[in-house]
Amino acid sequence: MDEYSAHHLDDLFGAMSDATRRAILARLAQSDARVTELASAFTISLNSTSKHIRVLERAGLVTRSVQGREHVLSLNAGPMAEAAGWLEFYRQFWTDRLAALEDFVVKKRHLDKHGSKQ
Amino acid sequence: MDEYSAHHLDDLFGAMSDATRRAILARLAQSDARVTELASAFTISLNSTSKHIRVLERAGLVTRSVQGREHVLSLNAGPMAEAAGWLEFYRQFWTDRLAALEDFVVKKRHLDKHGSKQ
DNA sequence: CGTATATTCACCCATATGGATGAATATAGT
DNA sequence: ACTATATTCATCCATATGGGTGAATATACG
Repeated sequence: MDEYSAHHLDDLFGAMSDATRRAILARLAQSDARVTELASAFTISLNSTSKHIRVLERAGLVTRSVQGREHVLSLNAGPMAEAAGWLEFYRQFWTDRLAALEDFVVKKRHLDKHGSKQ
Repeated sequence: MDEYSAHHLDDLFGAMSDATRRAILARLAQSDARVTELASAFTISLNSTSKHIRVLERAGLVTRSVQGREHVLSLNAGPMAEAAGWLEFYRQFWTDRLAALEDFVVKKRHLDKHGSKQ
């Protein structure tokens, strides 16, 4: 079952468990950006942004290219494939559940039409 | 972009960011289990297990059915669909990256065959 | 009714997190 | 050299986390 490094998945899911960091990832999906650009976009301090970026780097989701005094951040979605792969195992469970729900709805509609009144 | 509740995704990704909790989910994918059964399977105390379960419940990944003095836990993978959906947006980025890597490998192989020595 | 079992509650502890501020470092521009 | 800009480092604070232990609660069993 655990073909992925547990520690890596810890960092990966942990990095994605914060709304600010998910917003940073969404922003970087549009284009690379500097730390200041990210900070101004999310109304949190520059230092907080810097910390979030470090968390994202540790998870491997963001890479940094230092160009002079500017640090350019890039999205690196690669590791997300591991998270998606881990989730994939469970897809059968939620699709089964949806299928069961659909059955229920169909059956209920049938009863509403042809079943006993109230 | 954020069609999912940010708070929900926080809890969801947060719940999946711990190896013990992922192991609990994997165990519950096989069959329902009681708290004690889960605790004995993972060599952590009953109370730690109880806490992990609460985290999983808060994320909606586990449901509890109290039967007498026993609490039977069940996997509820439904919310994972949201996490998977969130990740889906980024699939293009990691597949693009894999495609780029493949291009590079092919190009390199070509150079190794026909390019200048050294 | 008394006792064993299943689980949670109330704490305690060490560490991590998210946020802030002020100082330090590094680079660009003049 | 001086100054402005970009970013991190060092702290501090409140809160959360993961782990533990011992007591409390609830239910089953004899």
